[in-house]
Amino acid sequence: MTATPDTDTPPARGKRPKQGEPVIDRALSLLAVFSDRRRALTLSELARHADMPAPTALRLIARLVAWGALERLDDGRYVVGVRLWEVASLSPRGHGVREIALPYLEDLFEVTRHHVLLAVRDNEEAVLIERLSGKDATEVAYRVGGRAPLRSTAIGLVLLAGADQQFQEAILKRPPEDEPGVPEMPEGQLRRTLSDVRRTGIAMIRRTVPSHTVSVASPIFDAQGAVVASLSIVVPDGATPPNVLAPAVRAAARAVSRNLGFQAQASSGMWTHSRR
Amino acid sequence: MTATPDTDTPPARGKRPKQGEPVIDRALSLLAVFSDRRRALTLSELARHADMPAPTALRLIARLVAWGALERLDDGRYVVGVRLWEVASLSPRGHGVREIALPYLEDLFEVTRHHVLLAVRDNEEAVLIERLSGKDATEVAYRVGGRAPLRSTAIGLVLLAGADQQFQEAILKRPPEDEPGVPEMPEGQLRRTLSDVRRTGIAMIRRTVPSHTVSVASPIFDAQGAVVASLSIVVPDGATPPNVLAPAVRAAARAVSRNLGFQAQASSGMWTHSRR
DNA sequence: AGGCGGCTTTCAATGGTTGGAATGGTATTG
DNA sequence: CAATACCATTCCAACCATTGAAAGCCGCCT
Repeated sequence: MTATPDTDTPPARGKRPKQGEPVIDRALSLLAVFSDRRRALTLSELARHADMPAPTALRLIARLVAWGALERLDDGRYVVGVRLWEVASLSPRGHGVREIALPYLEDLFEVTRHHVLLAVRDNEEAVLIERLSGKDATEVAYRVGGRAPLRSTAIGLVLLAGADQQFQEAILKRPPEDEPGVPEMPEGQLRRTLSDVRRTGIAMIRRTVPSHTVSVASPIFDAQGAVVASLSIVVPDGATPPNVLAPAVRAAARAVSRNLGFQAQASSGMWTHSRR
Repeated sequence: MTATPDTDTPPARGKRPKQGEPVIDRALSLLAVFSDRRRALTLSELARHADMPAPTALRLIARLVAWGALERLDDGRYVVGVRLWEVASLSPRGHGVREIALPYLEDLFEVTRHHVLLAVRDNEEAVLIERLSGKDATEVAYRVGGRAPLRSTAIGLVLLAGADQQFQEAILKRPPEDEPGVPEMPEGQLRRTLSDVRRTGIAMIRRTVPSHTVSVASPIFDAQGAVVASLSIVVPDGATPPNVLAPAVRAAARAVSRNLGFQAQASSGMWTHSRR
């Protein structure tokens, strides 16, 4: 061991493969490793998925744990910590809307006894902020904190319809990716649908996977009239006719909007556009 | 040691006042600036509260924004981002318990129509994980994501009673800080109370501030029999007698425990202790 | 006009950061 | 029981991301 490494290879001593990334980015990439499927991870798993040497990962993780962003379990694995959750609960578009909307979601839930969903848009997807579900409601694909596509869900269509023009165009241009259980929509039809959503304040979609359901969604506006969130219910297909549900959903969404300082305009056809 | 022994004249071009803190700690201290009262902050506010020069803060914040931990508003201020909220929603002790408990909380809420609370312990405080409240329920002091004391709330007493011995002793030793609206409890009485909580599975507290209320709380156990959370309801004093509420709360808490894999023991007097 | 506060960019010095190597530990296999 | 494999942790010297004073901008108030 004390023997010199007899390297003929000249300098060779150090090649820094991928040094040079900002520390914060690395730390954040560690957080990003966690997902629905990966809620508790070992050091080496974290290091592997975040693509960095174990010692580096360990050092970073140690700091995160010290602060409370991560917590260490008895078995040595790491999970996301309560402290991080606490800070995150201050997110206006996360718990913020939720806090205001929750009572109305509850009302709606009590009437329908089926899934009630609340989502905001983040980039090209909808992020589920809240979901109320009875213990025996129909199976639903998305969980709180999870993401859903904009084009093929009612809750997503509402968000898309309320996004700024430029963003909508970018999405519309994209070729429709086929999602199982939802009828594919070409650009033309999608345009018409979005326009309808804006006019009626309602989006509706039928799915067959994972179960036969009907979703009805309606937009939530802030004081500036921008669409900040989307409220939806999901019921088994064939139960209550959608046209009965729509008014209830719209009413609930409006109630939340009013609480956010939104003043209903005379012309319902004019949405101001979200600024994000 | 590598430092040369005091070179007589360090040209002293720069004096680095407080350089030397790990980058991550600084970034996290930026996140920690956000609070219930400070949900949207300017760069200089962040820099000031996190105690670092503006350029440094700006650089760190830029990274956080790029990742989505923070978001920038139109007016230039920063808020906690949805992406962070998303990761945080994977926290087992945050949204984890919540997800499992929510349906039962809803049941309880529907019966009582008053506040239903769910909390876990973080260090020396209870962190509110969930709160269901009617639009017209009585005023309550704590918000989701906020913290409550262990000694002077029903929900906190349950968590304290379920904590490990060593921790309990540390808390018991501490002189009772007086909270307004709650009868002060000396060490002896507190000990007795905690023992009662363990025996009966119920904690109860009356408050007069911010309003006259009665709180009834009960522990939630995990598969190992440790107290991982606490479930509570808060009702106006004088409405329903607490001894009527207690069974409902206990039943709901037990239902959640069972869902976490807890097997009720023959002897109810024996709690295994939390490992954290 | 001038002053002021906040935001942003620049840049050279430097100390925190880095990762290969080595160590100790534990579970799995031959 | 040795051999193997994997994981977690400590060490350390080279090095590059990080740092913050300084200066430039912009908007705002007086």
